[in-house]
Amino acid sequence: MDDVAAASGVSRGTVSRVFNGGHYVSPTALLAVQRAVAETGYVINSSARSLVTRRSGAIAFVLSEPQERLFEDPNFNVLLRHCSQALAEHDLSMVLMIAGGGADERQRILRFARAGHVDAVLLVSTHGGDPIVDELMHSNIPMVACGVPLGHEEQVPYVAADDRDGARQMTAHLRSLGRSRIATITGPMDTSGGQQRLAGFKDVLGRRAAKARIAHATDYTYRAGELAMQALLRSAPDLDAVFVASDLLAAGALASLHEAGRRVPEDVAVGGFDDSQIALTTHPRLTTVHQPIDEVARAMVDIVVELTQGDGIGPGATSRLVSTRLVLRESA
Amino acid sequence: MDDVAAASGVSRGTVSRVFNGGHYVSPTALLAVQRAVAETGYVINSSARSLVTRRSGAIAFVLSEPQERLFEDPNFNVLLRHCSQALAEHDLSMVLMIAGGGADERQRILRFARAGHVDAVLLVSTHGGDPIVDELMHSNIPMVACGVPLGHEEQVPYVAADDRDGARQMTAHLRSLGRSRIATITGPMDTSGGQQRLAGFKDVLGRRAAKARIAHATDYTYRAGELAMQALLRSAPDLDAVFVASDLLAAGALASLHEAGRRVPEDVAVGGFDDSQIALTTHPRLTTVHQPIDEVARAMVDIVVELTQGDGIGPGATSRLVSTRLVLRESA
DNA sequence: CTGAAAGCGCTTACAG
DNA sequence: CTGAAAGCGCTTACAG
Repeated sequence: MDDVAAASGVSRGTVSRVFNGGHYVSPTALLAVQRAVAETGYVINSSARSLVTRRSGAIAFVLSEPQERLFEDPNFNVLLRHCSQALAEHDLSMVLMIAGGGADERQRILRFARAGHVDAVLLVSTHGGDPIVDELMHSNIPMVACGVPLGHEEQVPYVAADDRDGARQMTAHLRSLGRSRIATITGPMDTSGGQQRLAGFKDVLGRRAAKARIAHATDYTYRAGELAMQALLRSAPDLDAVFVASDLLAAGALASLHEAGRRVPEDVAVGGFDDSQIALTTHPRLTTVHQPIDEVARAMVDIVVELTQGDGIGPGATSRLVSTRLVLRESA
Repeated sequence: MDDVAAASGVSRGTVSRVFNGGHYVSPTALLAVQRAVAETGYVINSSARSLVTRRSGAIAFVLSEPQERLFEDPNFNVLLRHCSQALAEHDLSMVLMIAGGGADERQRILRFARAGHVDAVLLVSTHGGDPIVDELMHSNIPMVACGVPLGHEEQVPYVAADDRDGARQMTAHLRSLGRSRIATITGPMDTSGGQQRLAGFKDVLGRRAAKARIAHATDYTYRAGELAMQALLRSAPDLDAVFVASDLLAAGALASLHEAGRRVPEDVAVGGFDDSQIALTTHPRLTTVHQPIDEVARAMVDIVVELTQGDGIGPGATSRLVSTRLVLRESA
């Protein structure tokens, strides 16, 4: 920076001002500095800057999920990419931290965040009771969750898709097809998605939501979808439709249905949830509920930006629910 | 840090030594400092440290791929996760940067890397001629590529799966099944994977690799697989086996085969490549070639660690090829 | 083994 | 609008 100052004939202070918005800098000085920067190929030292500004310009994307989900579920992928893009638009960088569930991994993340490496965290932890939420809260680092943080709805701002309404739309659709024995495969019940999608299902079916027609997948995996469908085929062999709480689970359910000789949608109509890539690669292709993950990502980043603006003693951000919508294809 | 020094009755220099390996520190001092750290809840300021050490402790994972691939191909996912884990084991953090192809996105990445935000980059850019490789090289930032960096094989160290041998194994397997009219769907030919997998195919089939039985997918997407299979069905309707250069492409090919009324594997044996999650969710499940992505990730991180050790004027790291192996399932 | 001190490269009131 | 100067919180020869 001294070189740039020398080359442009101004002080380091002025050079710094140019880099920080160019306020209180004369056009002449501005030009001289810009030229000098180009000539010298100067690049600012981020550590030195962070040391005084007390901001890193980085946001952590913390994925706290069991390994199965991480590797199988394409939703994380899509969310990750959209968040990365949204952050880039704010000139923020993303550091990715994955906690498979071990206490040591969580500790690493906490240490990292507390060391000031990041200004805030985008938290993706779908299962309730994850200790990392509390730990992060107590560390006083700004954060926003993706999906309702079960048990912390009031304390941690979040952005979630309207799972319940999406489930209602799908269930109503299945019923409008004339199906009367509609079953459901839920997600894990310790996730807000699992709970809300079942709630939406019940909203529509009311008392008719017979217990025998509800199967709980243990996790969001293809295999769990297969198993849940098999269970359903035993407990409610007369079912003529099934609402499955995720596309990946639905793909597994489709396999079990196929194996059992049931035709889709003729014998059994199948509805998924997510509108992920998977929905386009099943046979038949899945009728599903679209989650606007891009909107979720953008909203999360907006909140994080808001949270880190100012001196951190703000009123706290407000959570947001983004709407879902039905996507009709061949399975129902 | 002053607080810790005061609380433990030593100088800041000694406290610092404790944090940097504990060399030249008496047991008494060590204990006092550790106690003081626990009491005060002190966490080191990473910017201040980076400012003097000139290391950030972060590695960039740069994904330079067109959007389609990014969202569809699960291989990136798996690689990302394994790299994240391998870096964590070295106490390095990962910053994720995605360039969909725009020059502006590339500029952002370069600026970021040059600003010293990261010590090195893990580069994933499968298509040849990507300008980011050159740009990164000229910026003098240590890097290692995943897959052979076409056009830079000698200058950029890389870690790649043995695509060619994997393709050989698969092709030989199809032949051993008694198939005599073996076709192939290649990946894009501007990727080393696309080239090598075709080369392996030809290695085994020799002159019999009739041109009519080769179709090139334009990219690694489900849709491209469908289209390529349709083309093959027209140009070589008598085919009795097909080696597809990726599982995702193979899933698409399976759909076209199904639509055309060909049974798999009875009429047409299908072999994939990757051994990704997809291979387990197709019907029938895919016989494929396993790529040890975990090994690739670990090797990449090892190289990056080696590269950033010392003063950066080392001999440069050596590239590595990790072996692939056949995984037999129902499709062939 | 330890402390005092210089220095890493910036930003930001402060005074002009 | 601008410069001189203090200060951000560490590490690391240096001298002891």
